[in-house]
Amino acid sequence: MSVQETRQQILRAALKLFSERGFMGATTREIADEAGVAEVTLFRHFLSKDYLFEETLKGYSFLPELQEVLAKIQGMDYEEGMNVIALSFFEALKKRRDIIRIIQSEVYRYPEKIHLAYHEMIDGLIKALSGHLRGLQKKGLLRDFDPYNGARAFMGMIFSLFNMQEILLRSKYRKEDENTLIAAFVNIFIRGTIA
Amino acid sequence: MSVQETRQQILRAALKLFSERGFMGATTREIADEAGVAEVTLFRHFLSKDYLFEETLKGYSFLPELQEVLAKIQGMDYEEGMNVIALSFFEALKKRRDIIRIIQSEVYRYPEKIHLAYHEMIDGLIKALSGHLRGLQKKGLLRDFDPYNGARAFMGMIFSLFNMQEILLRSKYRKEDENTLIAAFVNIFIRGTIA
DNA sequence: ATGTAATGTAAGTGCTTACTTACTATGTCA
DNA sequence: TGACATAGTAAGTAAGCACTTACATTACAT
Repeated sequence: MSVQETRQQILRAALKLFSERGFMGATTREIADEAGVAEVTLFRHFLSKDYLFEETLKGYSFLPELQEVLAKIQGMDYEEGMNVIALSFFEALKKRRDIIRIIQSEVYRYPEKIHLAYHEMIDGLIKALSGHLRGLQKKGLLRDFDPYNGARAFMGMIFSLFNMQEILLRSKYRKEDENTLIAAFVNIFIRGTIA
Repeated sequence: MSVQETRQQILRAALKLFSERGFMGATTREIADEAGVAEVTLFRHFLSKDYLFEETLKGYSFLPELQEVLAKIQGMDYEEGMNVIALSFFEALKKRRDIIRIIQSEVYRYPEKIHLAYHEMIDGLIKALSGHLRGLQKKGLLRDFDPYNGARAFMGMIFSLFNMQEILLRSKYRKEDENTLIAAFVNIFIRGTIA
């Protein structure tokens, strides 16, 4: 196993355990075990538990999915496009569940670093969605409203669903409910913003 | 200071420190100091730190505000009523910021207890708002949609705003923005659901 | 005034845990 | 083969922290 692989193993284990037990609740011993390395190896790769935590926060932007989705919705009508965006956003959130859980749980620990990680994830999305809505407005498809506020409303509905299902109540729900809810959200938003 | 007062002091201090530093980050020593009592007094009132935590979670339902608001919006038109509901909900969330922060941070600790506290806060609200929307539907004021989904959409937008501003980025925003956003959310929702 | 319930002071116990040190083992490349 | 980088084993250190114990103090009710 190369140095980089070992490092990644440790980061993966840290992500998992920090998310399951919180920063203080996860011991360096457990993280090392989970990663399949000796505890001392962890400390050879990362100066301290704090430093390991900071490294764990890096590199979770939504950019890959974002670009993919923006391409995909070209040529779709408004409702269809927003549906795709909603579902992709929801899936992207799920994929990053562990890191989001950590962000929400440990805000008080390193406010700046956490804020950074948060903005890194979200800002681009809001901007992109606002831009998309603004474009549709210019085409006369949407009524007059602030696209930034619209984007916040749209993402807020979906984020709350994610937060309730995946962060607070892991598992106590059915997939069908989830899709029904998202469809309903999109429907309300469409009707609320169409020209 | 009576026994009950001392107990309340400790609970208040615990709420504050658990929310600021997390369950494990807050020491019983600090909580006692914050409450202005000796550490041993804390343990005379609460068997253990765990037990203190559980007690801290109790009694934060939204019922008082809920009843107040339901009375207040009688006779208002749809948009006006929803505006009042949105603002009240947002204020109610802010008022419970500490406990909500704890709930979000410590879900993994006592899933059942946390879920209980969560449902105690939210379920009544969803039910009440659904009921309100259903009533308006029956009067023919709103189009046909599932009021439960509508309630989730509405509360989701506002909760996300709260979550972003008060939990993640405490303070880095202006009150005007907040009101503008809420008004925009309500507006989109109104137009998306009206007959 | 005195007994009782609540609190404080002070010291300590035992466990956990981040992090270290010293030495050994293994694999890779010259 | 041997030098070097990387990882493992094992033992330990020092600090923090929940919780306890023993005893002194205060306040209030009868």
